[in-house]
Amino acid sequence: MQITGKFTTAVHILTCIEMFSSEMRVTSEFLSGSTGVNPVIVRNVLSQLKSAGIVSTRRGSGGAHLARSLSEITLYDVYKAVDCVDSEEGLFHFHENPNADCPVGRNIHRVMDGRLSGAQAALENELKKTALSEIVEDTKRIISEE
Amino acid sequence: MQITGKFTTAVHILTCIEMFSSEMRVTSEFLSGSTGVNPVIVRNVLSQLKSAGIVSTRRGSGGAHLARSLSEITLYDVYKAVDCVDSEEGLFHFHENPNADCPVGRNIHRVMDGRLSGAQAALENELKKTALSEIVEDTKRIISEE
DNA sequence: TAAAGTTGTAACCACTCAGCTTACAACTTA
DNA sequence: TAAGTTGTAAGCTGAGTGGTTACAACTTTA
Repeated sequence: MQITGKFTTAVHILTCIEMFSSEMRVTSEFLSGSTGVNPVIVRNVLSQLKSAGIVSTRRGSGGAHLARSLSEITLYDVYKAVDCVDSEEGLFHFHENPNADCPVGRNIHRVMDGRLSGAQAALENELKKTALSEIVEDTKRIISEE
Repeated sequence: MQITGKFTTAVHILTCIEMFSSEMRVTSEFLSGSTGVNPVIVRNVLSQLKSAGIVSTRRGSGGAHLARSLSEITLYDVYKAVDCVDSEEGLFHFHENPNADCPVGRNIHRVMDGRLSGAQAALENELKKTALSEIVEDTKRIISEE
């Protein structure tokens, strides 16, 4: 089980937009080249980021731009934007047919629920701690040291 | 994306073993009845729990028993036992072909890695906080209040 | 106005994985 | 020996992920 690659791809894309969009047109084709991901997938990710108000894109003219500063975008915002985890279902899967005639079967779901939601929240809170501006800074530092 | 139902099923199973194994033989057939999960799946889960030293089972005689006290088993132990997340790969999927000719492409993986591992660790640490004995206590309390 | 380049999106395909099911050997107990 | 149980292999189905082709909608430039 893994969280969809669209998430790390989205972070990669946003980093590229920040680094390159002032100098050149950052198209889905260009982003495909950097990420190694199919351009249609890139466009789908961009579309989700656009719906979340993170980037802006335009038909025809092309080139993605940030809709707000990377310091105002956290890893969690990206995680939510690309729908890593279904909000209805949650991170942990419960089997749907426990036996209501069994005292354990009809109650265990409820007992586990709070704790598993807490674990999911711990994951998500950790993602909230990192702004994408930090990712870009780290990336720039590593590049300058190469 | 969801963490496999085998995890919540395993917790369900262990709760049943604790509650019923003193009075009756808790077979895969019985556990299938309570969880609603196919008996072969139950046996597979039991087999993984056995490998992790959490339960003991025997051919022929049948009936699963706890190999150690539930107060010594956390949700994390179960999560590891049923292999929810591949230890090699980690929780977050990275696309495998970033472009090494792009300064972002060849470094972004490394930049994200520490933070994403941290988020995964936050999830897992939260699971370590709950012993299965607490799950059983809560379940018993709810049953007594029904 | 026409041509070229780009995004948005639908449709289909391939691959993987989870869970279900059947089947049967190995084992224990009565 | 017979009945019941676990361990496990093999094959199936359905869902989900990502890749690909295709094309309409749109913008810009010649």
